[in-house]
Amino acid sequence: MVYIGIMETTSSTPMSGRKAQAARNDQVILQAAREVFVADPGAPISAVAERAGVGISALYRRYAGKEILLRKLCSDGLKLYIAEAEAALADDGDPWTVFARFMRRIVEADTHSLTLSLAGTFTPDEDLHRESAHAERLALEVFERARDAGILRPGLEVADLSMIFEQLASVRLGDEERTAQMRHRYLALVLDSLRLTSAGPLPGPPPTAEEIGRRWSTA
Amino acid sequence: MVYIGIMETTSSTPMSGRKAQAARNDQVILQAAREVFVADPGAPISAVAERAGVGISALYRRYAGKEILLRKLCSDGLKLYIAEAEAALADDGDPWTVFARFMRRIVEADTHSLTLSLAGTFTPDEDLHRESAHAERLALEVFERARDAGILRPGLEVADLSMIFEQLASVRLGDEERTAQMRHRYLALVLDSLRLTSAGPLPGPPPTAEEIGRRWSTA
DNA sequence: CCAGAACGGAACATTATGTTCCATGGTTTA
DNA sequence: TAAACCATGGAACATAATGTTCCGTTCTGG
Repeated sequence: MVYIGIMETTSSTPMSGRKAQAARNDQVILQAAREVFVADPGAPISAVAERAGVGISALYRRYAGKEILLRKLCSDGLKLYIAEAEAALADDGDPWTVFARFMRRIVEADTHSLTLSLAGTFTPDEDLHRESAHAERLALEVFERARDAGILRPGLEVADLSMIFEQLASVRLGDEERTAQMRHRYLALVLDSLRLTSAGPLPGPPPTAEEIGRRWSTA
Repeated sequence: MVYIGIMETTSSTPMSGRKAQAARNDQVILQAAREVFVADPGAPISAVAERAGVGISALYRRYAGKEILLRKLCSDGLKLYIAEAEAALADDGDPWTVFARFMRRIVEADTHSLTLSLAGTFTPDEDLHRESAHAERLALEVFERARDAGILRPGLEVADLSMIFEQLASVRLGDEERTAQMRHRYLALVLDSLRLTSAGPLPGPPPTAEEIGRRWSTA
């Protein structure tokens, strides 16, 4: 293919200029990477470039290697998770509404698709560990607030939420929109169950934070 | 490693004889294959041989190639599913008990780990299609019997069961036993929700058989 | 004791994929 | 306008992974 500068006509940011294009590529590449790796965690890096409509070198100029890119994606996911948790904590409306919305937002953000499928495929960063710990802390707060409000089924633990998010992330049917639809369907199902304050406790010991975290050690 | 005949001392089947050992290997290999591919659908065939404690040629003597082996595993899974469905249909005890047990058995049999993770990685057989259709038919009967008994939440469809099985199959934590424990935990959660006969309908159109089946077309 | 079945595992062929490299051609500044 | 600069595209390369074949070895049955 011949090298052709992309002539943008739409623009909130200045349309041309090499820097503008580069900045746009920053976004395009990350978006493509997310889509590609969510669909197939083992996808080759060239697939990301194709999806983004750029050459491979555009990728390597930004990220020194595949692992760096994966770390970046995970980090972004955690940041998103943290933001949603903080939003939930800042909201002092009806406890159940706040809790349910938090769950819905996380499912929509699809943070756990990467988290789950990428676990063990690369060595976590120091920053990643910090962010992960932070996310855990906030999630615990969100959970405890709901529990203390007495709106949750007895026996539930924070770690259960992680497992539920991962299960919902495993739902993948057709295009992105259809997938989102299906996930909402099963989230609704689970939420009704989480709400059963008079139900008996769940069988088996809940997952521990250690069990959940261990999967990140490079196999 | 030097070739050393395995001297079995325990035996329900005659302990020695090349044929006896071969028959035993038939089982060992299938078992190993199931374990390996459930843990990692993309695992190399050599990993199966190692796990089984046999050489590669023992594998190739039985299955002409990887795909044949995968087909065999899927077929076995479907047979298991069919057997459980038939057992449920033959049981005319309390409808909810029968239904819940069916769900539990399928989760325990872990049929959907393979089904899910292998979808699209090989071209389905003619026999596979037949068995799959049969399984679907029986599952529908099991489902309808439960629904007609009025014990299911309104709006549910058979296809929802498949999706739920797949979600539960995505739960994987530590060793096999711990994983089974966790799956029971979340199955219990979901079952409570499926039982909510007075709950509102679930959001979004349910998955169609076509949507679920399409994932088998070799990508 | 021999023919043949079953096996172990090295060797091979092929593919997949991460990474490097360089010519190309916009962009910008002097 | 001209030259330096820099992001880019994509071919080329190195390598690792893995499905499959092949051959010498070992054991059983007759």
